[in-house]
Amino acid sequence: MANEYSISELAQEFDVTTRTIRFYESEQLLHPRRRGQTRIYSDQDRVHLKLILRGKRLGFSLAESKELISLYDPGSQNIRQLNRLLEKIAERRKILAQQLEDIKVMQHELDEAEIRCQDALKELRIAQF
Amino acid sequence: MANEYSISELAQEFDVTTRTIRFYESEQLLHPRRRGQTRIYSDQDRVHLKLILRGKRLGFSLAESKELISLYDPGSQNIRQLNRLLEKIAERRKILAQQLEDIKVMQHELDEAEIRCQDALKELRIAQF
DNA sequence: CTCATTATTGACGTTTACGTCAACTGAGAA
DNA sequence: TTCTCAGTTGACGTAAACGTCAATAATGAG
Repeated sequence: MANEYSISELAQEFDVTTRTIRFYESEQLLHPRRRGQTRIYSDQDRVHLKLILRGKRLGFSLAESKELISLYDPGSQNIRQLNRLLEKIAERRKILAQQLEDIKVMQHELDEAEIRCQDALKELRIAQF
Repeated sequence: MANEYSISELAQEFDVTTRTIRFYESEQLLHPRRRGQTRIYSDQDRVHLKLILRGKRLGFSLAESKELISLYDPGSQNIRQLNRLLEKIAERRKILAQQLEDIKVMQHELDEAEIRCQDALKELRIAQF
């Protein structure tokens, strides 16, 4: 453990540009330490980047992914903040549940779309004679 | 069946602005007919809007939702186009599968985040004495 | 007829999430 | 030392997805 990564290593691994990674830092989603002025990324930074990108795949904004990261690191918070975190977790769950539902519906629709497509193809083949 | 809707009716029902609906039309995602210059939406238009918004909740771009609509209406296509549709359907399935996976992982992470949060709260309560 | 309501078409503004230079700075190879 | 490379900081550009007027038209109520 306790690995270190350069910005381009992370960029390669997750298939994003270094510009993107620096942008996330400017937006306070990442906080790499520095060696001189060069950024050094830890395993935790790497996990955070993973969270951001998973969020992206689900259509979350960077602001939302930032929240997700804060959920991930409760750290030393006060009671008020911890209760706020619990609320946010509940909100996230709702959104995920809706997305899950949306995905299922869409999968069904794809099934039907495929059938209609196959049927249309059959029709065309028959009409050929 | 064969219902008609005004732009504001749809806007209300789906909680979007009329501007948004007109924008979708300008982007060729909706094709309402006109009575004079006023837009009249059919049940099919309504379904298309539903598809767009479901796509949005899953982070799809409007261009992607436009594809989704074309999947929905195979219409009178030629064999080449139908096969292209089948490819698109397969691509969509892959993306949905990835999203499903992402959601599951995230749900797990939320479970753990909640536990950490509860634990931190317990600590604080104990420390009060 | 007049007014309020709902609609329309531009046109420009805005936010998000980066892309794309440009100019500069070490660090190591030849 | 010179060159190359990866990295850095601005600064400006851009595409997507609308928001926000402004000016105008049609339509039903009183």
